[in-house]
Order: sequence, then C-alpha cells, then structure tokens
Amino acid sequence: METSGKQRPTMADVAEQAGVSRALVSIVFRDQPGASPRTRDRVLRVADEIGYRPDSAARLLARGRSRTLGVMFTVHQPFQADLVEGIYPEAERLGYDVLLSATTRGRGEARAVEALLGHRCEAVILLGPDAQPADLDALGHRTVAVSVGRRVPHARVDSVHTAEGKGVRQAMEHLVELGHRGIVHIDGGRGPGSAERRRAYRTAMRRHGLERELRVIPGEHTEQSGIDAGRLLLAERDHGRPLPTAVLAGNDRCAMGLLMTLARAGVEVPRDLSVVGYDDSHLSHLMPIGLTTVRQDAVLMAEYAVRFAVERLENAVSEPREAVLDPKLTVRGTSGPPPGG
Amino acid sequence: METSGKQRPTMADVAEQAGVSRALVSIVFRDQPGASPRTRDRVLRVADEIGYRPDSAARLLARGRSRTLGVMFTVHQPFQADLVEGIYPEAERLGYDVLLSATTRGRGEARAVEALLGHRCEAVILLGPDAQPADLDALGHRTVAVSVGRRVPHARVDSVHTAEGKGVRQAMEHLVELGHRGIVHIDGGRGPGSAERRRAYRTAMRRHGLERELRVIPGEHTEQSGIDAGRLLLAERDHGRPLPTAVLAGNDRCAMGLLMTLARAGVEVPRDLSVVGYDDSHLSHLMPIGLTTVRQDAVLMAEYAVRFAVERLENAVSEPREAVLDPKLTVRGTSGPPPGG
DNA sequence: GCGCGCTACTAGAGCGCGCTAGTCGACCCC
DNA sequence: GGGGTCGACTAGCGCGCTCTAGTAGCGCGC
Repeated sequence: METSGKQRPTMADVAEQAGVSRALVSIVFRDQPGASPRTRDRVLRVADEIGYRPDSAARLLARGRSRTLGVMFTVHQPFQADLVEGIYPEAERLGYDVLLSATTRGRGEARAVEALLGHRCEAVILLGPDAQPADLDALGHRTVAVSVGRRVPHARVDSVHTAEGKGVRQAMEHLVELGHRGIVHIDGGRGPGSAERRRAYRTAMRRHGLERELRVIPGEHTEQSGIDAGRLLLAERDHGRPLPTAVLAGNDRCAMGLLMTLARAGVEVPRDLSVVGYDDSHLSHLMPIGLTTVRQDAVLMAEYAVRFAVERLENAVSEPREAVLDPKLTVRGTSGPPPGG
Repeated sequence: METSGKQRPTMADVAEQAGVSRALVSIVFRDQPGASPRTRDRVLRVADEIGYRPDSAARLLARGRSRTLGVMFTVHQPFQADLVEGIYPEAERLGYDVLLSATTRGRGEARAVEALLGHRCEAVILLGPDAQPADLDALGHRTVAVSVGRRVPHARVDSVHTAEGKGVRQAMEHLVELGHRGIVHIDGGRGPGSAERRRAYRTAMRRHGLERELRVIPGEHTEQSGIDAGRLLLAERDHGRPLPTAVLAGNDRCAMGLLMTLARAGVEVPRDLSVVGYDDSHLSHLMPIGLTTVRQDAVLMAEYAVRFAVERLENAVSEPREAVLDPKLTVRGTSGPPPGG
C-alpha cells in the first residue's frame, strides 16, 4: 500500500521502465508521428501501470502556450451554469483546457481573474462581468478577454450577448397582443443585460401608447428580488391600487420568486396576472405550466465566446468583435389574456 | 497600444530593469528575508510598471508543491455552490489555491478529476461524488481525497457529511408531533446522502408505528423530480387515493418542484399538506412562508473538507477520517398540523 | 591582523516537460 | 556501392521559477 506522499511518476520514470528515451515518451503522449505502434503501446501500458499522468504545469511551461481558457463565473446563477456547460465541449473540440474561477461574496471579480491569469490562461471568458468598462478595457490589453451577457462598447474586449431589445420587444408584443396594458417591469439592477432590457421595456411601452402605465420596479437577478416585488405589488393592491395585469421580470430567478409569492397569495397565474421571465434557464420548466420566458441560447453563446477567444489567440484578430444573438420568446403557461380581456 | 500577443514579462525582465539578480526578485516576491526594504520597493515598483505577475505554472513546477486544492462539483446544485463559497476563504486562510472542475452532461467525474490532477492539485475535494467506492479508494491511493456529502466507508478517503439519520429523525419527529401519519418520502436516488435519508425515514416510520403508511417515491435531487412526484400524488388523489398529509423531500430542489406543482393544483401548504426539504440552500427562503428544511451547514462542511485535505497533506495523517456534522431542523412555513388534526 | 556573525545579494542546479537538431539503420534507385 | 530518403529514436537546451550554497562587504572583539 503506497503512501499518498509518494512522488508522482514523471516521463523519465516511464521512459526507463519502457526502455526508451524520455523524448519518445513525450512523442507518444503528444500523439505525434515518430514512434512505432509497438513502442507506442508499450509506453502507454507502462505509463498506465505506474500511474503516470502528464504534468500540465510542466507541459505548459515547456511549450510557450498553455492552451487554457479561464472562465470567471458566479456560483448561484443557473444561467451561468448553462454557459459553463456549453463552454467545456467547445473548448475541448478546439483543443483547449478550461479553468474555472468563481466570484463569491468575499472574492471579487478582480481576484477571480487574477487567479486565472496567474495560472497562465491565454484568454479569459467573463460571464456577466460587473467591472467598470475601463477595467475591462485594461484587462483586454493585458490578455484576450471575452464578455458574455454584457456589452462592453469601447473596450478591447469581445462580447457575446443577445439582442436584449428584440427579446423584450417580442415579450411585450406578446403581452400587448393578449390585451395587456398594465405591464410592469422588475428590472435587474446592475445585472448583465438589465440596462438594455429596461430601456427596451420603456421604448415598447411608449410605442404602444402605454407610457402612463409604464413602471419599473428596481430589482436584481435573484429570487428574493421577485419576492420583494411581489410583496410590494400585493401590499399596494391591499391599499387599493390594482395589480398590474402582467409583469416582465428581470430574469427567470426573479420571475420564480414572484410566482411563488403570487401563488401563496392566491393570485392565479396567468388568470389574474401574466408573468414573463428571461433566460430560459432550467428554472423555466420548474412550474408545471411552464414559464413564458425569453430564451437565450446558452450553448450557442458559449460556443461563440470560446470561438472568439480562440480565434483571437490564433489569428491575431485586432478589432473587438461582438456577437449579438437573437433571443426567442418561448411562450409557456404563465402568460395569457388579462383578467378583463 | 501593445498587442495582446506580446510576451508576458518574466522575473528576468524585472531583475534587469531593477538592476538586481533574478534570485533577488524571487526573494521579494516570496516575501522572504534577504532583501533590503529599499531594494524590495524598487523591485515591486518595477514589476508593477512592466506588468509582471508571477507565473504560477513555473512556480509550481519549481517548488515541489503546488499548494493547490482541486474541487470537483456539479454546476446546477445550489448546495454545492454554497460549499464552493465556503471552500475559497478557508483554503486561502491556510495558504492554498483552489481549482474548480465541473462535472456536466458530457463530462463525467473521472474527466473532471483527471483535469484537476493534471493541474497538479495536491488534494481533491469531491462534492457529492457518485463514483463507485472502489474507484474512490483507488483515487485515495493516488492522491489525497475528501468526499463531501457522501460517506465512503471502506476507502482511503476522508469524508465530511451530516448525520443524515439525525436530520431525518428530527424532521419526522416534528411531523409526527404535529399529528401527521401519512408521511411520504421522495428519495434522492443515487444522490449524496439519499441512501441514509431513505433508511432513516423507514426506521422513523416503523418507530412511530406507521409502517403501513410507509411510502418511498423514487426520485432524484432535482426540481423535476419534485414535480413528477407531485403529479403522481395528485393523479392518485383524482383516482380516489387520499393525499398524504406530509412529504419529506429528498432535498430542497425536489421540495421546490413539489411545492410549485401543489400550488398550481390548489393544494395549500401547509394547510392541506406539509412539505419538508433538505439542505437549507438559499432556495429555502424562496417561498414567502419559508421552507421547513433540514439545515446542513455548508460553510462548516467546507471548512472541514479543506482542513482534512490540508492536514493530511501536511501531517501525513494515515487513517481515513470522517466528520459527521449535526444537521438541524429549521422549521419555517411549509409544515403545520395535518388537515384533520 | 584574524575570525566571527550578520545582512544583502548572486550563481546555478534543478522542477517535468516540449521541441529542434540531430543519429542510426533499413531500404531503394540508379 | 554511393547517395538519398524515410521511419524510429535520442541528446540536450530552455520554459520561468525556487532554493541551496555560496560570495561580498561590513562591523565587531581581541
């Protein structure tokens, strides 16, 4: 029974055991021509026996490149989890490794990014970054950076996001067509995409001649935010102000919080009130009737992000690029005609 | 405007600019005695100017140790997100770096762990591993491994988990005291802790003389599972079989799915039915009335896991250790007396 | 003068790998 | 049989850092 403190085997160990040179082992492990099938087999067998695994630190040091993409993300955001799920396969397909670094309460974006760069990531993919554009621009000058879910207009940073305006417009048209007029928006505060969604909501309300009904309840991309907004609306109702007939939530989490609050208060969705979310994260399916929401294709966004990073690394793209994906309203059970309609 | 393809500066660059030896720069950056304050300042200033940052790959290669802990986790599990949040600060406190590796659909536990080991993690912390005990044992022989949320009885793996039995017992006693008899358990399938929870549920039912009411609905630790179970129960009710008066869900996500389904069907919680979750993830607060759940202290578990790993690395602990934390029933709004009671 | 201890600093050998520039033998072609 | 090509393999440098074993210089006591 070996001790766990034992030295991990190196290429030299494999080479010795297999009776070949270190270089040959290297060739075998890089899957390069220059080794006979027989030797190849033997080397791999020996390596497996003694439990050798290539040391990526050394490998990375030796070849100039790390072929590693760093991903900064926030635990607790289901949509970002979807993105992470999409990043892995695409990175692998292009021959890149992925390193994750989470932002948490005591660990800001700067820290998370530093960790990634320290590990020699060649590029950094930032999921919903909250940093100042200037900081992002600075980062973009130090390394290849891609922002997902948030535009970064005047910075040396590629970005991938959805046409928030279109998504909101679709949602609004859907609601208006159903007959809604009192449509409230719970916004996402500083969350990625919120500013654009808020703006598009305002525009849509005005376009439909509903400026008098226009109302934005400040929030953020959390369930709590939806709960708070729901309580606010219910409290107002109890004081005589009628409920809106529809709510456009900042994202799915917010919509879920709102739905829970409404359900508890006996407000039936969509009979008494319609709710539209944003993201189409797996939460959307949580409700039996399904959440009407604006779908952002996480897999596609992830693929774009990875490809932007890789292309910039390999082809020395100079201009910052922007991928704007079309969102798609996904009508499910939480939207319907307004009570009076 | 520099190109991003520019070589990153190395210690040699700093040394040259500062007019000292490479070794001295190394001393400064390791915060070791042997450099005068003046030189120290100068080196740091120069380093900052030219944008030098230590290359952790090279550093890691040079000193034998990486001082890095690898964490395998599943995106999409809020409780694991809580754990990750707890791991970072404790690791930092003990001077360790953290590397995350996610399991996703196309990326199994083996792959995730390989990635970590390839990056020279000295120890691996597995959040809710699903691997065979034999595989875990093998892993434990190759490196230091800690399993969180799942016991690994006969393997060279430390583990941190809660006393599932106690948690379930508390929940069951709470329900029985309220007067419940028809208590159904939606289990967590192969999810971490499920086996123990299921067993404890059965034991508790028998202890209270309710073996005739005993019922386990197979499930897993997802919202969908709760939804499915809810639909099943509702369908049965429509065919004449009465609803149970209480449900002990496999975890909070499952409980949430169930609650959504019940709310939609007009079943009022806790008036018509009580629901108890497990984990006390942030989901528990989602419902305005709050989810009655069994609290697992994620931060404490994370601290134990990190400490186990570090102590084993530094003090050559030989015996596998096990931390069993006491869960605590947290009574909120989803539990109450049964309809008839 | 010499040895001593101390601080400030440097030389240089690795860490485990990738990769370039080879070597060596077999085979082929005129 | 000389020269060329090709496949299989090896020697050894260098990646950016850490760390041991130094050296240089200085003040001190005798």
